[in-house]
Amino acid sequence: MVQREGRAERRVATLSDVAQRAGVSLATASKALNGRSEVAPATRQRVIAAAEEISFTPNQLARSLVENRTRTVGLLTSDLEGRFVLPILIGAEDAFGAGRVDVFLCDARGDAVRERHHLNALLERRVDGIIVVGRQTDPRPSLGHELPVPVVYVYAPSDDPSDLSLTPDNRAGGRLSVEHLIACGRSRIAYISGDRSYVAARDRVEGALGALDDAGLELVGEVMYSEWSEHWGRDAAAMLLTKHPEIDGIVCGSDQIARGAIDTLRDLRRAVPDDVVVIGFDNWEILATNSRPALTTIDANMQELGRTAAQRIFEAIDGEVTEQGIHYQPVRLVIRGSTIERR
Amino acid sequence: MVQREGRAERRVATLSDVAQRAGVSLATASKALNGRSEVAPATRQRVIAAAEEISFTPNQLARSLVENRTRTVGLLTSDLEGRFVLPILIGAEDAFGAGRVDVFLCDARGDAVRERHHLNALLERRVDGIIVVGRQTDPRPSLGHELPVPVVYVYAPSDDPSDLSLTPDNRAGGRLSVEHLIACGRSRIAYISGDRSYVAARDRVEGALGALDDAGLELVGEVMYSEWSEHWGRDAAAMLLTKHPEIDGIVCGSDQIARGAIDTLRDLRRAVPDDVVVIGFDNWEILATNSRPALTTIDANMQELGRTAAQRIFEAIDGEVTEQGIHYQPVRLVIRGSTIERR
DNA sequence: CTGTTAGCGCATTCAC
DNA sequence: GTGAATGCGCTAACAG
Repeated sequence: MVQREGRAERRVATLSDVAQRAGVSLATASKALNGRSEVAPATRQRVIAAAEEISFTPNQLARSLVENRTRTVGLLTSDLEGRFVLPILIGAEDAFGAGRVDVFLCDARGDAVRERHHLNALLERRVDGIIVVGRQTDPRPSLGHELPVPVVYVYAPSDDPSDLSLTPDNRAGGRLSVEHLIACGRSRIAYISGDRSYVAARDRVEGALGALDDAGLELVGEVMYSEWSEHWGRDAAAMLLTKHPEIDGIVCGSDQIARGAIDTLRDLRRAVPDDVVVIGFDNWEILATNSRPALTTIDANMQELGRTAAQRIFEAIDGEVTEQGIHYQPVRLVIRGSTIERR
Repeated sequence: MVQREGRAERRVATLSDVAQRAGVSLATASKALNGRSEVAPATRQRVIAAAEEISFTPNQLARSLVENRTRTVGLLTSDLEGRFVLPILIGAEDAFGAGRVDVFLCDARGDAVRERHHLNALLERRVDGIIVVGRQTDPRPSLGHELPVPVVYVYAPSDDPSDLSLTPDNRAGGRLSVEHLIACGRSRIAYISGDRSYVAARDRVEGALGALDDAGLELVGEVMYSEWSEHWGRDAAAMLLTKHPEIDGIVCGSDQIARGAIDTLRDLRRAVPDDVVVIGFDNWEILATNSRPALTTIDANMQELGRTAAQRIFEAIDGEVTEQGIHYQPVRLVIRGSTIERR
């Protein structure tokens, strides 16, 4: 920073500088540095040395301009908290290869105007593809098909079936939860869900009820819907245990709810997992690992989602036929102390 | 995506296309679209219309190449969780103006090699500036002064005093905590800190002890150091109350610790805030708002930090004299139910 | 193997 | 007011 005073920037080295210094032509310098084969080893060495001496940093802008690709993708999100977007970003970076591809992260903050703005900015910067990340699994408006770059929707699927969307398989998650509780020897299972207006809430419930049905079991009481909060988890668990003291397992729609439920069980002196087992959803580490006992939960594999999204973007860039529709990605059971006694 | 099959991309409109369609020269089209004054109003209208008709999207790459600035900044982080980096990103976007400037987010994952990689990628993409975000307030290695762009370090300051660093004023935060407890009428105050190896832990303690001293009070017991976890908060609180049942206020080094402490107080049937008040640090919403009662805490104003960082980057770009050293930014007390009875 | 030439899309002189 | 020409830094034909 120090040397930038008064706009008197020292001009940054250019490929011509390298060529001149190595005593070759611009084209040769380019080939040498880009590892093209049509260059004599000795020449290449000279060029590389020259480049290093003046710490040449290739200008990707110029390169992108002529190659007509930027090795850059846009991540357009409305997930303020970053609970989903960050694992997805990491997965995408992984798939792209760190440093080879960079990611523009734009937060639309749930505002359609701002989203339009950012989308435009991304297009002006000629990103090679766009990953759209929502914060719920409810369908979101498509960006449309007029875009000159491939788009993949992650977590929140597009409402247009001809777009490609990747979203966690909440039904399978719900099913997995119940199957795990049954495997733990439970049969009097209740369900505390979140906000019924969320597709995620309903899907998870659906999966759970299906698994119960398959096992010839019935849910204890009704599915309890309200909000995605610890408070609701506490209140719901209290109501539940008053009305159905016989329950031995609680499936929760989220980790927050599960934490609340565990809290209440503790207050009521019901042992977890001996007396009642509890399972959450999301594997939100900060919540799941700090509860007493730690929370068994379902992980949506967001990082994997990001990786897959990146691959799909790549395929589309490379001109492969692009897939369509909503793809439900596998989720994963993470077992902790709330369903199995640790030793 | 649909129309991209087989690499047969419909060529995206260029400025020449616009010019041709409007029946003017390329130069005139450029001037018209960029709001330069040397253009007849009627001509400008025609050009703008033409641009819209073919949905012209200016190529920022080309523009950046000639203007020698990209309106892009890099955000280089090692904060996996995004607890700090996201508010900072939002603040920066705010200051830059959404869409005008875009942000490359790179996650080095605490790995120096990967950081070097990403740094290089950012420089090749000719970002106008770089914001480096660490995940602790301990000093981190400087990126050096050889960089052709301004750099601002946020949260984790640079170990080089001639760099510009912005970090929250943890001392002031510690002081604020104690002053608030005293204002709540407490005088038998204990301190549960986190990991002593963190500068943040020590700074917060220092501020707290200073405030106690100024008030003529003494800490009850010793400052308790261990780890930044809810478990430690629970354990420490239990020890504390056994040894010093008279305490009426607990200052915690983080919200996690505070939640643990509140948990224990609840188990021990000590009322919060009536009997004992508790204050945390970080204002980590998910933790602070879901505890019973909700947590009074210190907010480090990360968003504000991001905004300031962006401004400093701007100033440096515009050639203003760049500041140096570590700047401690004000923090903010957020009062909730753990120190004051809600009605 | 190496060098010359021609753009990539745009902003900017400087004539007209 | 407008347009022809120049160049930003680089890659990709081509010709030697």
